[in-house]
Amino acid sequence: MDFIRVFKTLGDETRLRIVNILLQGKTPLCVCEMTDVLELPQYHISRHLMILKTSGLVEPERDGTWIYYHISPETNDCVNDLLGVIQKHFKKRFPDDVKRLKKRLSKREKGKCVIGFAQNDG
Amino acid sequence: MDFIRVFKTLGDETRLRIVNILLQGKTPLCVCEMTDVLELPQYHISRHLMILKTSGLVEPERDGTWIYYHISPETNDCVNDLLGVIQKHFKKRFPDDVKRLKKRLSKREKGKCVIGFAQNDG
DNA sequence: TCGGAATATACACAGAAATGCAGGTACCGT
DNA sequence: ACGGTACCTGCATTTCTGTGTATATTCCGA
Repeated sequence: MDFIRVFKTLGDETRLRIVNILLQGKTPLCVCEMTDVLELPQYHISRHLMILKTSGLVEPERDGTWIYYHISPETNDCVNDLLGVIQKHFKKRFPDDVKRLKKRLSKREKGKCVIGFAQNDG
Repeated sequence: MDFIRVFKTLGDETRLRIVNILLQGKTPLCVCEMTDVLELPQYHISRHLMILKTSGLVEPERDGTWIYYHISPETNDCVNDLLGVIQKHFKKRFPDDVKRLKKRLSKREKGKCVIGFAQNDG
């Protein structure tokens, strides 16, 4: 595990927000959910997810057309502690994200995303 | 305090090593001491110290010709926790730095640096 | 097998950041 | 006032990073 790479990876607002909602939501999220929650273009999310994946921070899991990302389990103590800091402090740092996250998750059926993006209004 | 800036700042090996020896040494360090401990050009250290200072992570304190840098006291909870993680995990990450740090600090007189750089051999 | 939905990526470009060099500033002792 | 020591910084160069557009890939259902 390359720690410098981890810090570098977390030194970007989009990626911090992604990690934050993954930690706060306590459930894997698909790309369209993150796209809606963070209100950013899909390609933008995808790209940053790739960077997070390369750094070993998240892992994808395919479920049909959807791909759910979750925080990599059991990386190592240092990264776990780092993520702990983010989980502890960033909830109130991006409150709107957390709000939209809850709203979006409430639209799941049987714990799965059943809609695409740009449909979380109303 | 700009957290993204803090992560970005820590996403560099030189700066992580600087922060690490400041934390491990538990004492402010002057530039020539850091230069010797990290075995890098002096201008390289100075430049990264400037970046650390801009991010609010360290503060300088002049003592004659020498300038001692220390971790900024009481920044905020989040940064403190982050630094805690570094202090806890990076000691064994850069063991040679810690070794050279102890050696260099042992050459102080009355708690102050009394030599320049590139003289820590022997 | 064909269309559509979800996700990923190649390319081009602009801005940021790291580096080496050289020279500059600040302070001290004499 | 002057020389030496510790430290800082402007400049040019290179490399890295983020972004937008457009397109490609993968999967599903009919």
